[in-house]
Amino acid sequence: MKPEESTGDRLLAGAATLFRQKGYAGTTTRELSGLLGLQNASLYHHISGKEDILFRLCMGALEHVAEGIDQVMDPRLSPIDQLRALALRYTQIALEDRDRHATMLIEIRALSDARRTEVVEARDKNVRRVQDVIAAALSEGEIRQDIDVKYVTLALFNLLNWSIFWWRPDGEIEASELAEILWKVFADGAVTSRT
Amino acid sequence: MKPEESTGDRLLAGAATLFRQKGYAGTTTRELSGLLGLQNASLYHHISGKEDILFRLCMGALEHVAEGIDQVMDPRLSPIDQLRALALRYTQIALEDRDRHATMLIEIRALSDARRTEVVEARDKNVRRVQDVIAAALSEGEIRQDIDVKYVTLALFNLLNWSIFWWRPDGEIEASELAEILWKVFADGAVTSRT
DNA sequence: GTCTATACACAGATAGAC
DNA sequence: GTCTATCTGTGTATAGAC
Repeated sequence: MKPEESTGDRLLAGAATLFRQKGYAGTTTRELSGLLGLQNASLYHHISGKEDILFRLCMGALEHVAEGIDQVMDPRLSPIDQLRALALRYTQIALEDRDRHATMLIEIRALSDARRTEVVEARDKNVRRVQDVIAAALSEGEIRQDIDVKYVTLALFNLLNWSIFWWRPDGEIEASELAEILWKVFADGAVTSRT
Repeated sequence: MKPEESTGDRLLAGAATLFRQKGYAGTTTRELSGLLGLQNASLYHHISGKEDILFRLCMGALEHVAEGIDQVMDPRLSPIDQLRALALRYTQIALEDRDRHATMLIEIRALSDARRTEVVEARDKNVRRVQDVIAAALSEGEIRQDIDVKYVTLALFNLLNWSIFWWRPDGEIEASELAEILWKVFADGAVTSRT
């Protein structure tokens, strides 16, 4: 049922795979064109330059996350239940889109100032939406108050983001299972006795 | 009191900074020699090639961690207290040595097969020592038993490793403070009501 | 241990035909 | 939309003098 993928889409998907595996600077446009079965020059019909690919990948990954957040934000839920739904969905999106997502997280530094600023803003927008939900849950007494909201948020993203670098789609654990595990640790911790 | 740093040491420290900021492939040997006030060719008196720098940085970072683990492992402590000491020390070492540590975590992929294998083994050795302590704490009932030890360990490293990419030495929070926060979240979770 | 000079492979990108 | 051919800058690395 999947429609024929355009060359432009295959280009971005191929680039995401290569960029995650070998890094942006470590990937040559010739490797990319080779993967697509094209000549190097043919790439430039679809893109304006190598950096253009990276920029589109980053923005695409972040829009994908933003859509996921939209879908899962249910105002009928309590803040803490919203947060749980958000964390699970974010983990799953990040893992299933790991080529783009890992590239976005790591290779932002390779973008020009103007483009990097744009990507960072889009990323921070997503983070802020999560932080707002955490703040709402905190004001209802559902989140511990001895840690600044900012660091609660960062701890959550720590927990979720790093998984992208070791989780594999053909590994022993499904994305949804891992999402549940990470949420459990974030919510309740791993130690039984309170320390 | 710090002894005069040899050119070889300055080379490695400078490379770590550049590699973290711009990536391994994105850093040129000319930038490095420029930073040191040397000609490009002069580097090759100290190293056999660019990849040699990366390899030494990775191994150095991991040895540094291993020494930290040695220092903090006190057999008189209970497993859960050992784990706490371990987590705090690991966080602090990783943050204070973030140039080398971030490079090691991200740029392993750029090493040749043989060297990458060696680095991965050294890294896994450190991880295994932590996992062994978690397993010991678990068998004393101090760690929750509904998550496989393997994933408890990975969750801990998720939490600690990702901090390297946003924490800054001149920021608003000290490494030791952040270490405490992350341990709190790992140990007790961030949610007050049990979910 | 650092220098000058240079080799040479390969990168990203463009021109213009088909 | 893809091709062949090619430009030009820059990368890592070496040779050999000082």
